[in-house]
Amino acid sequence: MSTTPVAERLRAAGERVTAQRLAVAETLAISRRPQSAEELWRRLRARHAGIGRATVFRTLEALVAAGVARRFEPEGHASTYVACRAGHHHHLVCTGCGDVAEVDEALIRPLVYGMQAATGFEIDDARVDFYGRCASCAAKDAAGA
Amino acid sequence: MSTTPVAERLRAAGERVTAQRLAVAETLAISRRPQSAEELWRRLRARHAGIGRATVFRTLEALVAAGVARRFEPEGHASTYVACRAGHHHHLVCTGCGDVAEVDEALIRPLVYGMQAATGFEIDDARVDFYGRCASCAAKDAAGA
DNA sequence: AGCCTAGTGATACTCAGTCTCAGGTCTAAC
DNA sequence: GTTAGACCTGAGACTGAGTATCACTAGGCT
Repeated sequence: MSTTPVAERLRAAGERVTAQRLAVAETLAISRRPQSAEELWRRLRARHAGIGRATVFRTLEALVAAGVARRFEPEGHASTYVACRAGHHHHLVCTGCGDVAEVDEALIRPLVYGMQAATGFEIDDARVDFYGRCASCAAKDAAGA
Repeated sequence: MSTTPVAERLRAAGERVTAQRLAVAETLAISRRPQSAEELWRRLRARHAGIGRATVFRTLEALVAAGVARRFEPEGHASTYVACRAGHHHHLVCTGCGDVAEVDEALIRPLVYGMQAATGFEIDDARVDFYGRCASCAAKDAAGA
């Protein structure tokens, strides 16, 4: 029985731990950049010869459910995925280098409370994603311009 | 030359004003609920017999570009669209009745500034969408439960 | 009115994501 | 350790949203 952190988080979420799921999670974790399912599948086949395309899609679903990965829905493109720490949080995506920074839920919470008070909505879920240039890409832009 | 508000906003955005575009915008505006392109197309054909499917997709793109409509990317489903007031803002979607409330950009701005200060990112775009139950659906839930 | 560009309709196409099903594997119970 | 069964996997067919192409049409400027 595997005891990697990913394995534990899958088990905690009531998901089975399989070689394929660990491989997908590992491949996802190696790159900090969001990747599409198709992209991941191609990279996975190099090391896990027989892995199926449908398996990658299903596995990503399971990883998202277990909180191990997070899905992005870029406009007009396929969904992309990034590895996640445990805990609910949001993301800052650099449009330059593709790097992803995590934003703690605590920063968002006051906004959610304010919104609930202002509108009478009971908010269950917030999708708060920011897009911009990270400090180093912004510096490069400034130097280049 | 048409002088409806939608026509003016299209012209201001450098987009041509056509009967099809006005029809799509009007059909979108009638319902406050987000609708998929496919859904809109089926509704449009009732009144604008010959309108093409591709035209509806292209038109929605143009309306989004002109700020007349806004696109949502619900997880695992087709993009949906809602009519928008002028100006940049965010949305609160009721998962019960599908109603959409607009959230003013001004409410979000302090969060964006705080985030920029905390992370060094230069934030260009924020996608802030909240999902929950509107006041009346929440009341119904409470009564039913 | 006439020209040119952009938009339109029809349809074929692409491609992300899902479904199905036979076979394999994880997990819990014994 | 063995076993049973639920769940996972791989392969490939399928679905359906969205795009590309192309001949034709219509908006908008002169």
